Amino acid sequence: MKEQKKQDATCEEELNAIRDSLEVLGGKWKLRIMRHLNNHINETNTFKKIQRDVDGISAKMLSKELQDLEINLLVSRTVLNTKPVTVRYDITTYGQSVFPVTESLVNWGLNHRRKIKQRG
Amino acid sequence: MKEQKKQDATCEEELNAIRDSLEVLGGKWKLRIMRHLNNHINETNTFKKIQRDVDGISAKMLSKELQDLEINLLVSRTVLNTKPVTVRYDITTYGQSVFPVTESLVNWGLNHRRKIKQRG
DNA sequence: GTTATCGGTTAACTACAGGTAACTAGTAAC
DNA sequence: GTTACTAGTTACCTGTAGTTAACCGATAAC
Repeated sequence: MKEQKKQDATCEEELNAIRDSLEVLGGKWKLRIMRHLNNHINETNTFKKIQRDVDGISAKMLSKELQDLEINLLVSRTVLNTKPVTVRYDITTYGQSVFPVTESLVNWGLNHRRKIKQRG
Repeated sequence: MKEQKKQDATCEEELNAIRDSLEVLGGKWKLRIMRHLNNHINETNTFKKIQRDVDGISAKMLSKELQDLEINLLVSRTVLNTKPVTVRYDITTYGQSVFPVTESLVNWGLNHRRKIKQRG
């Protein structure tokens, strides 16, 4: 019974950790934005440029998602001294640490699709 | 430009694969159910027993989630010849393949929580 | 016949993610 | 003064994930 409780406790902690991860990786846009920033890392990714490049995203969602990503230290925001003012967004080194995690999701997802297509 | 298109194409495939994975790992209950089945693999996990053990889940959600998991070959369903009828659910060997993936989510989430607490 | 168990289903509701469109403020070109 | 560009914000709407509670048919104990 004690072992049971301990197991459930770590289980709960692990589920919390997964919830934390999915807060970043989940949702429709966060990973798309991060991948785009990572694929265009040497460019000046302004708000408008990202909005043009990330297909279908609205200004509202882009604004909200970039704020979330910045709060989580995954993306940095730099106001540039231009006229009109432009803002540059960059993926952080820490932000790049999500990609090994997404890779395991990609691999499992690809394999799962094959598995299901074979109907088992 | 061609390289760009190719890159975006694989990017889209990978995002689809992630979406597929998150269809299984996401949501409030699927992972809890799978972990419970895995932690009690030698027991007869009937519908009611799972509902009692997985804290807070309703019959409706449990029924729906178990159906989803069965369709995805992650859980097997066996009707037992008892009176009244009981149904036994087991995690499949294939179902156990999600745990390495969740482990990387757990590790990233735990590290992220530490990182954010330090305020960066 | 009443109560209890099993494995669910159904209907009505709520909360939140995300979409759409209009709008803001500041600056510059015409 | 009008138009256009920047980076957003605001209000309204919709679709879906999840909750709650009542209900179903089958079987058995009392």
